[in-house]
Amino acid sequence: MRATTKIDRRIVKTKEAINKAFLELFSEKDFQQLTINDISERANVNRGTVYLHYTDKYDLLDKCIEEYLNQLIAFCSLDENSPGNTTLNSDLTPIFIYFEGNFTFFSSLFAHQRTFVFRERLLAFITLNVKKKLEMQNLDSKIDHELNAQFMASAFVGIVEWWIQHAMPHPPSFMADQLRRLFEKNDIYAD
Amino acid sequence: MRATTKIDRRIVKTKEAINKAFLELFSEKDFQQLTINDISERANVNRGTVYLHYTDKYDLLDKCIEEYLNQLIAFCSLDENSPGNTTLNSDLTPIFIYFEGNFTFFSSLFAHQRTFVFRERLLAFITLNVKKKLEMQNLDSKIDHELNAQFMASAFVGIVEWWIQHAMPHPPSFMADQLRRLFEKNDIYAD
DNA sequence: TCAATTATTCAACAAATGTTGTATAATTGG
DNA sequence: CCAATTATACAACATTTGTTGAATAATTGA
Repeated sequence: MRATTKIDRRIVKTKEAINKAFLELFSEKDFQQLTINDISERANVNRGTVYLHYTDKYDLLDKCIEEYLNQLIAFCSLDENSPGNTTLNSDLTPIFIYFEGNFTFFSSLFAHQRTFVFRERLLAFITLNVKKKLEMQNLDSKIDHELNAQFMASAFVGIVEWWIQHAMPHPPSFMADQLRRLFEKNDIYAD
Repeated sequence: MRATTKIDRRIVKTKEAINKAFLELFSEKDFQQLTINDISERANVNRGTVYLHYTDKYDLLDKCIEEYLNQLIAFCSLDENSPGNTTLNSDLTPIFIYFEGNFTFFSSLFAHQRTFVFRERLLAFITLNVKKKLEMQNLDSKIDHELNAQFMASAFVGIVEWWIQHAMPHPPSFMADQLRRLFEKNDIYAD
């Protein structure tokens, strides 16, 4: 039982070309004045072909972000053998290592103010994991579970954003350690 | 000594007209397919005039957000007599009341994924206030001051965003109380 | 291998964008 | 009030955008 029917090689080739061209241009010039024409020329495809796969350049960027974050989640998850499982590893260092390894893209991203998709996606992932921890501990608190999870996850994502926007002033290990301390203050322990 | 030289009445009139037209259209139809032409027509100004004041519709939206948040900060700050001071009132209820009062705009905002400016502006304001509190208490912590402030402020803004995005499921007083509890857990007390 | 499918190209299109130069009108400062 | 300034209107422009239809090429499945 194949999960997906074989994808036409032409599509794969074209998408890869467009993606590559876009990522190049994205780090080269301002996103604002980056036209579909630029991208199609660099990718050596017809301009119309780009519109065939993406609605506009924003859609293109969003799909790139999606892909990067899927990579991140795969990179930082336990249980490599059960791919559906997205449980965050208790050591948070890999998260920061991943962003460090893709610095060029992510720092460009923040320069271009197109961070909504990035936040939403990362936030959803972290929120899920924080909720799991909260439910496991199930402490009797006067603070709403949902709110608490949202609070901690937002804080987490905020720290990551701050770190990227400030050109990663601390090493990943330091960041992971600080985050662990902050989580422990809120009764969320690594294991 | 006047702080600003008198602003040409034509500019004020035009900007007000554009702003009003934009805000109307913003809640009526999708931002994506909202053209400068639509706006200029509704505002009864020449299309070129819009470009005279704003670079594009994104800039126009950003400036609206700025204005709303300036209002918020004025609304929620102590020391009305010293206008430069932007110290957050210890009771956080007004913040949620303000957003509740401008529900239409802010919920449209999140529907259009143009939240970068909103976050940045609100985050800066909250971070400033959290830092003040941290410095005042000056507790001996193994957690970096800057990181700690960023952590708490992001969490704060995240809660506000969550509340708006989820159509404000709790009353402002409840939200303010929950936030106070969460801050107290992190040794940040109202007064 | 071959027929069916479909991705891509190309050209042409209307619409929107952003800019520029000139004319006109309103406002301001003296 | 008047002269200087400047905001706006208007028209024209090149560019970008997003779409469409027909022709062509590549891929697939049998």
